[in-house]
Amino acid sequence: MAQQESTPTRGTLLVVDGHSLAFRAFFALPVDNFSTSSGQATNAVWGFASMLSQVIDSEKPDHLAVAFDVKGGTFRNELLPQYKGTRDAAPEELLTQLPLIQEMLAALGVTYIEKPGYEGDDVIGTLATMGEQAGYHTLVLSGDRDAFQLIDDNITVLYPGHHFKDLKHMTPDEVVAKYKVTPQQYPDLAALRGETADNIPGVPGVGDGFAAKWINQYGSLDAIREHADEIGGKKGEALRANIDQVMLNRKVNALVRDVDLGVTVDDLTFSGIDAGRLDTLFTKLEFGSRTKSRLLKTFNNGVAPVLPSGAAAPAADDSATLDMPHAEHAADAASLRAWAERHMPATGGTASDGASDWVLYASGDARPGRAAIAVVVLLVGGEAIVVDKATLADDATVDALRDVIDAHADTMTVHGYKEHLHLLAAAGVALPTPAFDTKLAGYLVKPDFHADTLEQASAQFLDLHLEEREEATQGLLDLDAGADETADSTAAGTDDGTEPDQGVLRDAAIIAALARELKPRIAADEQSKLLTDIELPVSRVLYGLEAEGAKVDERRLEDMRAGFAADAEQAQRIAWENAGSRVNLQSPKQLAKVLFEDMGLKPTKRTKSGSYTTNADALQTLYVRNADDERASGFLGALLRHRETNKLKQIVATLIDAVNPADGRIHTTFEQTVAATGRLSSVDPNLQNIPNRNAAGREIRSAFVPGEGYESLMSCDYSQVELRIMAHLSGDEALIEAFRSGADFHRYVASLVYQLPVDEISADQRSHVKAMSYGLAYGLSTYGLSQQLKISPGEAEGLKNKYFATFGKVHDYLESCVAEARRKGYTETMFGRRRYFPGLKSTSRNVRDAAERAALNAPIQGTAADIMKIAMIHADSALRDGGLKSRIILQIHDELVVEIAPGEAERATALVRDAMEHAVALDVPLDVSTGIGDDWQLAAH
DNA sequence: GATGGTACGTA
DNA sequence: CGTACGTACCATCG
Repeated sequence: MAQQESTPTRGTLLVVDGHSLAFRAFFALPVDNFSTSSGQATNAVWGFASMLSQVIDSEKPDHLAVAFDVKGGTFRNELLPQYKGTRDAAPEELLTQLPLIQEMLAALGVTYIEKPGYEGDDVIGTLATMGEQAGYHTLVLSGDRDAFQLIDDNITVLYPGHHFKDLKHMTPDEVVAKYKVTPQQYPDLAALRGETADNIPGVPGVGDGFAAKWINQYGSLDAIREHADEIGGKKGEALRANIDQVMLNRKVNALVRDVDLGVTVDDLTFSGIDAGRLDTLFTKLEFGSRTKSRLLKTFNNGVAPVLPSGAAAPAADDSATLDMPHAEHAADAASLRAWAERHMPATGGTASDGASDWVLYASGDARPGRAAIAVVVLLVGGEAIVVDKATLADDATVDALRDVIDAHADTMTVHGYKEHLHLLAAAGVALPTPAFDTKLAGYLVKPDFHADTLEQASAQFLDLHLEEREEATQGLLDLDAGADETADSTAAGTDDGTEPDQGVLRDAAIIAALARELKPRIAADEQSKLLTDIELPVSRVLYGLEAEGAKVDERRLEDMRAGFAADAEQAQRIAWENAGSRVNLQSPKQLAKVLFEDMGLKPTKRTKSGSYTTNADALQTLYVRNADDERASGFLGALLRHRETNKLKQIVATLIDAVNPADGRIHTTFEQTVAATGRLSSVDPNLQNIPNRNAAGREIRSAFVPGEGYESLMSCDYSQVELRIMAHLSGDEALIEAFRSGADFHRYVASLVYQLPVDEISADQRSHVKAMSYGLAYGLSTYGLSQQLKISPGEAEGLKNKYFATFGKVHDYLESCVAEARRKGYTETMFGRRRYFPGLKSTSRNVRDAAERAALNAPIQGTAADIMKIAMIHADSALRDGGLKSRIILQIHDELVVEIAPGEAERATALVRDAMEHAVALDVPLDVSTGIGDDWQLAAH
C-alpha cells in the first residue's frame, strides 16, 4: 500500500451509498410535488438520478458502483438490538422508491450491490478498500458520517451539505479541520458522541468537542477507557457510567472492509445503457424526456461502451472520432521531464499540420481567490501525460512542469487562458501566454454562442462529428434494447488497467480537435491579431484583477444592510396596512391581484406574457393617477420605497456574502466570452452593476476601499466613448468638430440642432438632445424617445428630423451598418471583431427590427469594448514597467478602478490616463476624466 | 432542485 | 416600441 499512496494510476472509482442518497433526496424534495398521477412518489428517484448524474458530470469517474442495505438484520442488530431503530420509521413513500431506483440503475448499466448480513456501509468500505488496493482514487458519495473513517489520501468522501446539492470533498485535512481528529480516529469520536439518527446513545453531555479533546489527550478510545478514572467532573462521571455503551458503539460503527462481493473493481465500468428499459421506467414514473436525455448524455460519457462484436457501425464513444491519445501518468519530476524530452518536435519540421502543437489542459476549481488545481494533462501528437494532484504536491514535479510549459508555450493551446492562469498559479506555476486559446477563439468565431462547457464548445464547432455520433449512438441503443438484455454484465473487460482517467484525456483530445478546427477559421476571418494582441493579453490582465480582488469595508456593509433592512421593513409594514393583507411585495402576481382586483385600479401596460405589469414605471404612473385615493397612494408609495430599499439590501447582502474571508476582498470573475458585442461581464458577484444613479445606492460604493498597503482608489472613465466612436466611424464633420471644440458636448450639439447660440440652450433642450444622441446608438424609435422624454411622438419626430438634418452622415452611417450586416451577415468593429445577425433575414417584423437595432449598436459598443481592452493592456504594463505597486482592480465597461499605493497617485494617474487616451487614434480625441479618493464613491468626479 | 418570467441594478 | 449584461425572487415544473 505504501508505494501507492501518492500515485494512484488507474483512474477514479465512485462508490455511492444508495440508501443515504435516496434518503437525502427524499427529504430534500417535496414529495407532494413529485408523484405520478396514480400516487406513486417519485421525488427520491428523481433526486437520486439528478444527483448522480451531476456528480458523474463533475467528477468524471470511470468506474462506478452503488451499494444498498438489504432487508433483515446484520451482525450489528445482534450487538445492539435498538440499532437503527429510528430508521425503521422510514416512510413508506421512500421505501417504495428504492426498487425503482435500482431498476433505473440497472437500465443505466450501473452496478448496484447488496449483501445479506451486511449494510451498504460495509459494501462501501470494501469497495473503497478494493479500489485503493487496485490503485484507483476512490470517491465515496454518502451522507452517512460513518464513511469518514475510510478517508485517506486515495479515498475522498463526498458529503452533502445542508443544501442537498453542494457536496463537500472530505479529505483527511478536512476531517481534521472539522473534528480535530484523524479519519482513523473518527469512529472513536462517533462512539463517544453517539448518533441520534441511528438511535445510538453516546455519553450524555459529550459532543464532538469533548470527544475530540479526550481522543487527542489519550490517543484512542482504549486509552480513554484505561484512564477513565482520571477524568473529573460531570463528563468524566458520565463517561464511566456509559463506557460499556461506548465500547459497543465502537464495535458497531466499525465498517467491515473485506466483505466478499464477488466482483473486482475493474468490473465496475458503466456504459451499457438499456434505453428501452429506461423508457419504460420513465413512462411509468411520468418523467419528462429532458431528464432522460440528461441521463443518457451523462452515462454515455463514461468509458467506451462495449459494442456488439463485428459491428461495422461507428463506435458510440467520442474516442472513435476523437482519436483518444495514448496516455501515461507522471509518477514524478523525472518521468515528466523524460516524457517531454521524448515528445520534442522534430527539429526543423515546420509542422504546419499542428502535429507538434501542445495542448495544456488543467482541471480543478478556477474561481479567483480560491483556485485549486486537480490534474494537468499535456498532449502532443496523440501522446498525453497526466500529472495528478498528488504528484503536483511535489516541488520537483512542479519545477519540471514549469520548465516543460515554458519551453513549449510558443506552440501551446489552452482552453481558457485566464482560468488556466488561476489553476496553474495554485500549483505555483506562472503560465506564459500560450499561442492559442480555443475558448477565446471559439468566442471570436461565434460570439453569440455561449459555451458553458467543453462539451458545448465541441458540439458547436465539431458539430458534424458529434451529430453523426449521436445518431449512431441512438441507433445502437435502440438496437441493444431489443437484442441484448445483459449489456451491463459484458461491459467489463475493456479496461486493461493502463489507461489513466478517460475524462480529462477526452477533454484534452477535444481541445486538440477544437484547435485544429478553429485555427484556420481565425486566420480566414483575419482575427489572429484580435486574438493575440487583444484577447490573450487582456486575459492576463483580467487574471490580475480577479486575483487581487477589491477590498471592502465589511463593517460598513453590515451597517448599510441593517439600515436598508429597517427601511424595507417599515415600508412593508405601511404597505400591508394600506393593502389590508400581508401580500408578498416581491410577488408580481400577488401585487397585480391587490392593485387591479382588490383596489380596482386601472392597469397600465402588460408584460410580454400578458399579465399586467407592476414595474416601477407603472407603479409611478398609478401613484400619480390615484393621488386622491389615500389607500392606493399610500400602498403604492410604500411599495415603491420597499422596491428600492429591498433591492439595495439585497445588493449589499450579496456583496457581504462574496467577501473572501482570507483577505477581506471580493474576487469577481470577469467573463470574457459571454457578451456578444465583445464587452466583458462580471459575475459572482457582478461588480459592474453597483448602484450609481441615486444617492442612497451610490453609498454602497463607499464600502469599496483601498486595501492594506494602499492609500486610495482612483476612478478613470471615458467620456461619451460611444458617441465619439460614432463620430469617428461616420466621419460626420459636424459631430467631429463638436468633440474637437472641447465645449460642453451636449450643449454644443443642442445649439447646432436648435440653431441657437450655446448660452441660450435651455436645460430641457440640452437633456432632450443628450437622450437623442445616446438613443441613436441603440436604434431608439421616435416612440421610445417620446416615452423617455415624456413628450409627444410628434415632438420626438421633430427632434429626430432636426438632429439628422444637422448630422447627416451619422444617419447614413447607421443605415450602412444595417445594410452591410444584411449583405455580409455580420458586423465588424474597428478591430475586426464580428457579430452575426441571422435575424436580419427573419420574416417576423419583431425579430427583424430587433436584429437591426442590435446590428447598428454592435460595431459601436464593440469598438468601445475593444478600445477599453487595449487601454487595460497598456495601462497594466505601464504600471508594471514603471515599477508601481498600484494596480487596476475593476473594469466597468468605460471605467477603470485603480488601487493606488502610497506616493504613486500622480504617476499612476498619468500612466493610466495616457493609456486610455491613446489606446487608439481616432478623428476625435478620447477624453478621460479621473478622480482619486479614500473610497470608490469619493473617487468619482 | 432546476427553470422561466418579472423586475431592476449597471454602462 | 433602445443596446449589452447578472442577480434575486416567485411561481412552476417534475
